[in-house]
Amino acid sequence: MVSSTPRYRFAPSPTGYFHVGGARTALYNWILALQNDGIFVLRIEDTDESRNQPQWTQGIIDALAWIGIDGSDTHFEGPYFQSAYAAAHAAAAHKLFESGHAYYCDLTPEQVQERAKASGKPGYDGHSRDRGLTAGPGRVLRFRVPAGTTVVHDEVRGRVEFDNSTIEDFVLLRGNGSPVFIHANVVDDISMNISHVVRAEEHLPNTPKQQMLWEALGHKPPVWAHVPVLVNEQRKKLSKRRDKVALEQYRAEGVVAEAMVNYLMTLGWAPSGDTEIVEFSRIVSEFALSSVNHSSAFFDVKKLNAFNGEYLRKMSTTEFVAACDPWISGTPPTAPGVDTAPPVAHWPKERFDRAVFERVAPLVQTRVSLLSEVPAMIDFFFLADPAIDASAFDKAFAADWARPSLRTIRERLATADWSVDSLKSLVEAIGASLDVKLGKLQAPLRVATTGRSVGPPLFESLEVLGREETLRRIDAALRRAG
RNA sequence: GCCCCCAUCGUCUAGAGGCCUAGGACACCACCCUUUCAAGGUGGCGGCACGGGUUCGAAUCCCGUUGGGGGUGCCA
Repeated sequence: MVSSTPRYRFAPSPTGYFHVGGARTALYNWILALQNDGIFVLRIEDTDESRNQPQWTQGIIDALAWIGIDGSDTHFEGPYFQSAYAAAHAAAAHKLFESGHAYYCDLTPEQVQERAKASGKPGYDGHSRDRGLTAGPGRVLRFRVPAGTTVVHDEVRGRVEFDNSTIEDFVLLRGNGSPVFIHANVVDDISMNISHVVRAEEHLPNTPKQQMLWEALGHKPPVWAHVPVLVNEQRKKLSKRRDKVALEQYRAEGVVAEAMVNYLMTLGWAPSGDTEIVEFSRIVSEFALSSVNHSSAFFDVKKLNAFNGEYLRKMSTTEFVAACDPWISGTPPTAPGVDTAPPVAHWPKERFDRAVFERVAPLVQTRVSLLSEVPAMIDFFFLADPAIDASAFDKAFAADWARPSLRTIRERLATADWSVDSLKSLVEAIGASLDVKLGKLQAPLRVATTGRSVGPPLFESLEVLGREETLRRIDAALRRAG
C-alpha cells in the first residue's frame, strides 16, 4: 500500500557531507527541516563489510539523536545486515533481463579496460549487448542504456539534461550475483515507496542512471533534490582522514545541540531577516528545498564556536550549570574514533564543591564558547596547589612594586572584611598609594592565587576561595618569589 | 578525455532587472566600558571572477572565457 505522506530517504554518501560515527554522511540541516513535511526514512547502505558494523551504525544513530533526529527506524542495507529486500533485488534484476532492459556480459574488468584502451574510448563499449548471454558465474548483468536524453528535474537545481550516449551500460549485478549499490538503491526505494530522494550533489551525475532504472522497472521516478556539499579550506569535499568532520567530536568539545543545528542550517541556506541565530521552529517553517544554495560551503569552526558561545550565554545559570555537568563531573561525552581527547576536569573528585561552581558559574558563562573550556577556567578552586604558570609568574613579579605590594595586601587581607567590595577597595587603596593602577596591581595577586594571569574576576574569585586558602597561596607565592 | 554542477566581502550568506552608493553574520581592526580575560556597545576594513551581449536600466537574463568541485568502478 502506498503511503499518502511523502517518504524521504536520507542518502548517506561515502564522500558527502558530514561525518557521523565512522561514516561520512550528509545533510543534517535539510533533514531537520524535512522532518516537518512527513515521514522520514533514514537508510544506510554500505556493502563494504568492513564499515558496515552494528557499532558503526549505532554511532550514527546516537549522533543523529543528539541533534534531534530520530533514527530508531533506520533501515540498514548491506551484507552484514540481512537485507529485507534481497529477494526484491534479484527479482528486479530478473525482470530487467527478461524485458530486455539488461543483458549479461562475461568480460572481466581487465578485458573491458583493454578494449577501451584499444579503441581509444574510455569505459565499457557495449560488447555483449547483442550476444544473447544468459546468467552464469562470473557474468555481470548490465543495464542497456537507451538512446536519447534523460532529463532530471531537481528540486534545488531545476532541470538537468543528460545525453544518454555519455552513459555507458553500467553494472547491476556483480559476477557473484550480488547487487551493486545503484541497483539495490532504486529497488529499495521502490519497495519502500520513497517519494523524495535528498542527497549530496555528488550524486547528481549518477541520477540519470537511477531514473532510467526506475522507469525500466515501470515506476515513476521520485522527486530528486541534490544539495551542496561541505568542503574544507582547500575547497575539497570533507574527508574523514584529513578533516575534522565527526559530529560527535563537536559534542565532545562542548558544542550544544541547538547551536550545532542552527549553524548547520546556515550552510547553504539562510533564515529571513538580519539574524542567523534563530529558533529551530522558525527554521522549520521557513525552510524550503527550492531556497537552498547551489554552491558548496566551507564549514567554519570559528563561526560554529561563536554561535555556541551565544547559545551558552542565552542560558539561565541553572541551565548553564546543568550543561556543564558532564565536564565538571569528569565524564564528558565520549567520541569513539575521534582522535582528540576533550579536556576533562582534573581535580580530585572529593575536592569538587558544586555550590562553589554554582556561585561562579555566571562569571564563566560569558568567558567560554565551548563547554570543554570550563574545567580549565575554574580548576584553581578545586586544586590544592594549582600549577603556577612560570612566564605569567615572572611577568607579574617583574616590577619592583610587585613583592612589597603583595606583602601589604597579604597583611591587610588577614583582617579585612571578606567581601568583593571591601577586597576590591582594599587593593585599590594600596594601588593608589603606590600610584599603580588596579589592573596592574592585581596581577601578582591573581597569579599567586589562581596560577594564571587571566581568569574570572579576581575579587569575586577570592571571595569564593576564602580567606584561609587565599592567604596560604599568597604566602607560597611570596616564598617562591624570594 | 568525456559528462555534470557551481561562481556576491577572507568565510557563511541576503539579493528572483530599477528598492544596491550591494544588506547581515563570523573573523579581523579601532574606540568605549572595564579588577585580568571575556561579554556588551559604537565604528571601520572588505565583495558582485573576467569578456561580450540583451535592456532605457544587470549582481540579477543570455553566450563565451577562466577558475573551482564532482562524476565517469564487478566502491558506496
